[in-house]
Amino acid sequence: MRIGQVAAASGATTKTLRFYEEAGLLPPPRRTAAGYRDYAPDVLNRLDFIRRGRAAGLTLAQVRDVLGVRDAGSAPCGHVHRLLEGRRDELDRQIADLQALRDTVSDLLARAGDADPADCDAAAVCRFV
Amino acid sequence: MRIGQVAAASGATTKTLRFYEEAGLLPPPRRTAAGYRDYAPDVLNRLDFIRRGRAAGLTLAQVRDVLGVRDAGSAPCGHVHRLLEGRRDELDRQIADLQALRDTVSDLLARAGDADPADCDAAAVCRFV
DNA sequence: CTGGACCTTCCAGCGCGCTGGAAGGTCAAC
DNA sequence: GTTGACCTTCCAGCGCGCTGGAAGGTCCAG
Repeated sequence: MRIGQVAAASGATTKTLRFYEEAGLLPPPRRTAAGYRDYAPDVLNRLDFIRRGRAAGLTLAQVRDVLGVRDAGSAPCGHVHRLLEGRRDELDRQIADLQALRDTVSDLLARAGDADPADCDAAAVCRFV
Repeated sequence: MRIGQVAAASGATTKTLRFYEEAGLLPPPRRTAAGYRDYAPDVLNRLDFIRRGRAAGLTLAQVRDVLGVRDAGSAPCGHVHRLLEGRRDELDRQIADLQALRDTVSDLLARAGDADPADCDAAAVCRFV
């Protein structure tokens, strides 16, 4: 398969495919006599895994590491399990942070609702914030 | 006040102060004969507003716009109120997105807990994801 | 034999908010 | 007069995941 076909079949762009190769997520494919990339259909599984990993919020570097474990011949299950646990904990932190920020903003708005704009002090720029 | 004093008093770095000036958040201060920046103490209020705006999750561009309204002589309350509402709504969306992702990751982990690693299909790289 | 779709490489840039470093000027203390 | 802290400008880079464009080669249809 040529790169355009892989792109169409996977939903990625040709740019992204070359970028993934450069970034170590895809092994360099065979080349045709003309120098065109010639992918085995197998690459679609790999791209789908990358897509799923990304959808689970893993970074490309993390996905690359998982692929590396698999390529080295091991089942990367343990590795993946730890990654996902880490990701879940990180998400919990991010959600808590955003929730706290949301509450802050909400408080500012509630106080702003009670306020008289004329009270605004130019030196402080805006008392709503 | 020289830039180092402003930095110490505000908690920003001198680099950040020059960057803020370049980005239009701080007006260019007077200069000493030697070309050193010579700030009025007033700049500390402005930096504090920037800090508060950032803490409320506003971007520098948004903070700059609010400062622009204030500098133009208007009370930016209405502007700020709309910004904060927008920010709150955006936070709601971000939180919902992260929560959905968190649930996805959590599901993956739950299913991984039940799975036998030996079932892992090398072609799909890892069935946990 | 020409046009257009496709492919190649290489280099640059996005957005965001800074941060780092080089090369040089200034000022006060010793 | 020399050290060292401070200041100046300018240019580059971070992390992340791509995206865009230039300049050129390849392949097939008409």
